[in-house]
Amino acid sequence: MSTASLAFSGAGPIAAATRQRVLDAAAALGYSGPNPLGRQLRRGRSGIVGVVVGDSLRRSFRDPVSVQVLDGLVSTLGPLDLGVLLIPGSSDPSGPAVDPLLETAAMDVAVIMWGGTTDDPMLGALRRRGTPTVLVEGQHAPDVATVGIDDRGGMRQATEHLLELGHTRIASVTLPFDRCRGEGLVPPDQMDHLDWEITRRRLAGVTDAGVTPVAIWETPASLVEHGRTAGTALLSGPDRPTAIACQSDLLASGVVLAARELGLRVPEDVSVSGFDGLDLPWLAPDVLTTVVQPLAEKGAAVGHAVEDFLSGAGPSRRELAVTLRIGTTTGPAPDLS
Amino acid sequence: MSTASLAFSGAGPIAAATRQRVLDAAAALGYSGPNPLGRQLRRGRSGIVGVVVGDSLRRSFRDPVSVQVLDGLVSTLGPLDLGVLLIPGSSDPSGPAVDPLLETAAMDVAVIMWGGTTDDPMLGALRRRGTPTVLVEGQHAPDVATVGIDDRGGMRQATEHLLELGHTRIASVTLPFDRCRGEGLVPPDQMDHLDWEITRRRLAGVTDAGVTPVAIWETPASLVEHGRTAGTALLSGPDRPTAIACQSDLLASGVVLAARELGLRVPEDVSVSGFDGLDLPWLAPDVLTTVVQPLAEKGAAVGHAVEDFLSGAGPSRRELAVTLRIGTTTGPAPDLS
DNA sequence: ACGGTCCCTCAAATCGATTCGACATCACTG
DNA sequence: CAGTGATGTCGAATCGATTTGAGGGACCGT
Repeated sequence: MSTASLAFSGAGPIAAATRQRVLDAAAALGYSGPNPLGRQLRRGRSGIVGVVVGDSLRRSFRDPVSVQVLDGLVSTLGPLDLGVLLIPGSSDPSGPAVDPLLETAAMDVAVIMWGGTTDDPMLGALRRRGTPTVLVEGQHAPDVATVGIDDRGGMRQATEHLLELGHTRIASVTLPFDRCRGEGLVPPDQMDHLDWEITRRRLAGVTDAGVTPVAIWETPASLVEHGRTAGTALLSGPDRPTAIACQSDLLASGVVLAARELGLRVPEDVSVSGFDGLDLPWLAPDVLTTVVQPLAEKGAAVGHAVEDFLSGAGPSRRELAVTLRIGTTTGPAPDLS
Repeated sequence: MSTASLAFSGAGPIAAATRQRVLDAAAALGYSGPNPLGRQLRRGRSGIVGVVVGDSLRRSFRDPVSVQVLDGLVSTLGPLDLGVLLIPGSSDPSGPAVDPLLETAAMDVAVIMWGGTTDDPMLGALRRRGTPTVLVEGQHAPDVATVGIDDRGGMRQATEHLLELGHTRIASVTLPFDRCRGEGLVPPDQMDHLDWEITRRRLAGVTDAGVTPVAIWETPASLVEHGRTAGTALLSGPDRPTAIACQSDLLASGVVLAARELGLRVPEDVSVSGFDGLDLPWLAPDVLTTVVQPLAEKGAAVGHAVEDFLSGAGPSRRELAVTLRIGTTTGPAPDLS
């Protein structure tokens, strides 16, 4: 048995001839290699990384950001002989707070892709199980690894760009504030309930630039349609903003579409900026002004954080840089006089 | 130990009080439930379904069809306590033919989402391992379960719709013919190398309607940009077709965009039909004429096929019905005289 | 012929849970 | 009080691979 084991795993001294003999015998007996279950139990490792994708799959895979990060992650994990187990996030508020897979599935490391809020029950479940966890775009904690980007600095750059163009009436369209995922204008007192780290940071960037938004509109998800709703609402009232800084490209493109539908010219009447740096062919010929984040590298960074855990290192913390890409959707502020 | 096992699994007679006592003791000792690896080995089941998504993730998740089917699948598998392991398809022809995960990962059942060709090396690997396999949109074989739709009948309906509108010069834009994924006009002699089952069936539907396409254009993947390339090529030459039957909605919408760019009116100058029944907001105000397939149910059907295998039943075979949805992208053939 | 390498064989422990049978309790019931 | 269930305890086998250590040939050079 030892020899057979060596023949398959290749670890240890074994002559090529013997190896072949074992392999032949295995084929003759219909043995197709070591049973992964036994191997995993013995090794104490499953070779599986559980990845919590936000929400229902359909919703989160419609977001190119998640998909591209996931792609980068899988590419990094593949060579390490690690597989990705898909774990749906808490989609149904009436159901259990965390997916049963998170409680029972075999995984060496867990990744929460869409940061989540501070008191996320998923984090609690993972802590209880003692599963090392990588948090993407979440709040740092001593026992979890985090991967993020310079959300705050990026948003600050975008806002400063708008300031330089002379805009003073700047509104903001944001990602969800908390797990309730509301939609609509945010009253000032709700700013305290800003649980979602990514939203908080990107909003802080606006403030950093010295801007107090004339309106803040929360959306329940980063989707074009929610951007359109936001844009329609913000742009059809009186005293409309001359610039709208959005927290994602999909939201921004929805706002652009809404503006066009209202007969407003972009950027002559209203400037729009996004965040993420996606290619948005359907906005053609316009090119969105946006903060570009390195999505594939973000996925790779998550992969490296996983690798750190598996090699026994403690939780790591990574932050990637972003760059402002100026497109055609921002321009000088209109003369309001 | 037996009692503890019963306390956690709940299978077998155990008094509520004892159960609680066990749970409390477990909490006190820092034992967080049965180790999934031991459990799986004993049970002989991993509770994992390996899903091969075509190609690189980024490419296949840009296809809403895959995403929606996957979503339906995950929804069905969740209640059965099964998880989905993502397995990248063979993306790099120079690399290994099949992903190592397919050879070594623990899985009770495998699903190949994007049918594949007859001689797919992945099928061979799975057979060797004795892993029950569900093939989506693939060719039926005695030892695999298949889930498909009435591709042939659907395409026939779409084609007959074009015939009724008076079209005689009908071209077709197709999915890949084989694993080489060529792009361009298909010469007649290449029709023999039509390995991809889904492409073959949809093309057969056109023939069933009694139509011989004036041109057949193969695309390397179901993406808008490939549809645009195809549309540009087919519509800019002389003797352009008056109708183009596409094998997917993304391809069709690319063709529509190409037509618009060439200054052709849809459907007055050229009619375009698709396949899948997606919502394509960026074609607005047009609505694509297309063959609607039930994507979520398709995912559920895959889930049931998996369930069949796990309950000991043999490979099953399911085919779902499709319906023709007439939109605004098809109309009467132009008068060519 | 002898010491020394290599490589192979064999037996046994281990990973952690599930499950089975035998047996011990205990509370009821007739 | 004996009989009957329901439930808990204990020991042992099992799932399948990995790994270690002891020992045995085969072959090398001297």
